[in-house]
Amino acid sequence: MERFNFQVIEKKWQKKFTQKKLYNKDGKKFYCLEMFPYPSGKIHMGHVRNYTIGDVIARFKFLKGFNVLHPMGWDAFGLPAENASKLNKLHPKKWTDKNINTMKSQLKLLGLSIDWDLEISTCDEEYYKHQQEIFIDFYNNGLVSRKETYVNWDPVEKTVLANEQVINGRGWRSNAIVERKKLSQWFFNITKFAEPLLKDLEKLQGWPSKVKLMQKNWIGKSFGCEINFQILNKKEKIKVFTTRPDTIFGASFIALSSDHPLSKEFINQKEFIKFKDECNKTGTTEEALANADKVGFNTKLFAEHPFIKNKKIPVYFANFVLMDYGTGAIFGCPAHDQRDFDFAKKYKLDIVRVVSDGKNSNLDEAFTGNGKIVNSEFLDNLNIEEAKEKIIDKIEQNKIGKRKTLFRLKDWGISRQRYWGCPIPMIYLEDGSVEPVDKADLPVLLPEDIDLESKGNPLEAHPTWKNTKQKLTGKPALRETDTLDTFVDSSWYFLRFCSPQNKKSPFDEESLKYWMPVDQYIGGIEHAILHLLYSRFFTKAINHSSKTINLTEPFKNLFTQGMVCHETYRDENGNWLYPEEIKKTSYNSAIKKSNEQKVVIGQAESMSKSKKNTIDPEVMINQYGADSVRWFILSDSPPDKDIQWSDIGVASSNKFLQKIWNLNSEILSRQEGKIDNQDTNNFNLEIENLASKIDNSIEEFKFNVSIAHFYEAYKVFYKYLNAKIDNKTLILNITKIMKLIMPFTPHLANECLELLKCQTPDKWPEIKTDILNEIKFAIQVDGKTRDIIKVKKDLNKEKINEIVLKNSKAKKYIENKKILKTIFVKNKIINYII
RNA sequence: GGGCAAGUGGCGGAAUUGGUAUACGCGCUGGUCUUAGAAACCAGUGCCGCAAGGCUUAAGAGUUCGAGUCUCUUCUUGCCCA
Repeated sequence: MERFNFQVIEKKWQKKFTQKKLYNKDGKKFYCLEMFPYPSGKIHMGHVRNYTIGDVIARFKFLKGFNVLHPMGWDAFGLPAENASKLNKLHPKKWTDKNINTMKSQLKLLGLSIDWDLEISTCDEEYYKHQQEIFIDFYNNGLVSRKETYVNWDPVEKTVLANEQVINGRGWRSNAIVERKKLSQWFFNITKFAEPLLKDLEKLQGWPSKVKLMQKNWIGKSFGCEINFQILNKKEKIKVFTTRPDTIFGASFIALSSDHPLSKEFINQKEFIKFKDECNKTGTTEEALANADKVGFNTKLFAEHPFIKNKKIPVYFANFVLMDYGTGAIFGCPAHDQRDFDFAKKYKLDIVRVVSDGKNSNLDEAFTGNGKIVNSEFLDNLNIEEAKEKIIDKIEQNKIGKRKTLFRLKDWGISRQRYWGCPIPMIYLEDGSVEPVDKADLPVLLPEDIDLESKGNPLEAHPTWKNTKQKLTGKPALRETDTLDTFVDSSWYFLRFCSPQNKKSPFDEESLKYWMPVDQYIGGIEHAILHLLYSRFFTKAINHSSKTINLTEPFKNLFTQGMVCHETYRDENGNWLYPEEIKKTSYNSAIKKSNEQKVVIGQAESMSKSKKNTIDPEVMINQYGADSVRWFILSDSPPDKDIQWSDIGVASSNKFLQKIWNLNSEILSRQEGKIDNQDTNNFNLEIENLASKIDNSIEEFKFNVSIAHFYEAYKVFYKYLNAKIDNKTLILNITKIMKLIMPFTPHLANECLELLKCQTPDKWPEIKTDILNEIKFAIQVDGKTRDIIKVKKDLNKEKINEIVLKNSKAKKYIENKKILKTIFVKNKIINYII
């Protein structure tokens, strides 16, 4: 018998896959999209998992008659290209193109059903010119603004760092201590959509609740009020924001951000400058602020308590108050906020408890739980919610403040001091005014000649690029030299896929109306917040500014797959080792190949280059074939959980697929023998039953369960191969199985179906559910299972009872006993209570 | 510190959603074949027990005729936020 020669057969079918698309013109549309990759060099196992899951869905839907859009592209702008370019003296464009070519051919090796005619790349001017157009539309609709804010500044690289590029307060590349620096930046006004972004989460029935919760927390809607505190002996008031106005009677200080307008009065004091510098070194993340030592600067000013006569409250600047949140000022209630508590301890301020749970009154830390209001005059004995309402009413009556809803969500800063990104299409005139580039002049192209060696912003440093003219007047102007955050690129690519060749506009409305929303979006949980939130914002913002797409949410269903993990290995000196550098001597011990030294095996962790616990998908595909790699990555864990890569696992996947191939060959060459109707019937039923389970489990994304059923189906075939069944029945059933297995192992399935002379390889088989006529039935006595019998389906209680009393192991437990009650569940159990 | 998940054999995991716990795979044990190994195939494999039988889904309680599944308490792990 010929073995399954995957090298030849996979290549044969991959050629056909590139021509064959998943369109069924008469079918209902289905847009299947996986998060597109960053072209970093080669694909990794995470991609293999992501795109295999997507391919199963796309092929499954196609076979079921849907008209499937399954595109792929490249998230091609980004800093790594610039870094690589410095290292290899290769232009970012060339480096990126090279990687795209490599990765595209690797994806093709996986046998994915992608329509490559739709391929897009975000660094292509054909793509980013439309992005510039969208930017200008947003600008004209009041969704873009220019603001001064604090950023993480790397003083060595002379550039802004994203929060995730700050590690332990230092720049991830330079290792320099990151500073807070005030810069003028472009922003998308995502906060204008805070409310719909929050509210529409309810519409997203097909999203994991975990992701929705994360977005909800990120948007962070909170209710509270503003209160004006009068400064003693001064005209000015301090406006504070609080979500806990109920604790106003516990207020013992006011804390201001060091950037608060009031700081102007202190800016000449050496002590204050020193303090402010300290604050600026703290970084801007909420976590950094929470963990930092609480320090303050005493203004020696006092404010009047709005409800307690003659009570003076000291005013401090404090490092844990941010100008970006609320009003940049808070009142401190140490008894009921941990940061305030720490601060009060340090500066020996009053700690007055105003919420009590009736238990001990000593406070070692802030009490943030529920309770009754105490020590608060007219608020006493109310619960927290009631007190909030009452005090806000009072504040509004007294005209010293007002009710306010606040969002944690901040506007999206999109300026990056980088070369390899989409140029921001804005110009600066000599009179200081700013305006968008005329749309007719788009795209604003990146210059090809660029010096990436110099520090700072490369476009800024370019000798001529930034010089331009105002179109209307011909007056000299300067281009914006910052480029867009690459998250912008990925915030609308799913719209572009609907009409990627449209040269005139970002998308044509007809295609968009047909294909959107994405029916199934698949990607990593790491994008739960930013990418998905930005994409939702873009959809709403485009809808708002063009009013033509009538779409409020981009992704109808979302699936987040788990990570691919692998053991880690280190030598005796603690250096990480690649899996191919070691040899396993048993399941939990290994030696280094080069010197036979002992290797320390660490826990399975998410594959990463830094820990060298990576497996190269291409090596695996070459060794075992794409179908085996696909099969393994789907078989070992549920797709939404982490999976541990195992070489043995992929080898045994390969063995099983070989068996399937052998089975197909055996059926094709089988000698016909006697026929028995009972055998034929039983065989048909068993396969049909499994087919229905496979169909269901694919629909539910339980691919590991589908695969278990394929193993069972194989056993069924083997059991009946030598039974009295005609070849026609076997061929009919193996054809059915091959169609079902197609989404998982498309090469093997197509080849076998060809050999089986199947006329309809692109059609999902008809599957009858609930066809078994014999079932297993449990007999319980006092809730304990005493026997399991095989019976005809749908027998009634009396019939079952008869069988039990006649011949079952449970008989002896109920004989001569008084049966108090019988519980009967059709086709499941009977329970005798004695 | 808060929120959300989750905890099932030696391992990855399944369980029609309150009705046969441990499907399926890996590993392991024995056998067939082989000079030997590998591969392939056959049989076995939760724990205790010779057996009858008993016990078992992190631990403990509760609801129920019946709980891996529901409720409460505790412990552990992971993720997110702080």
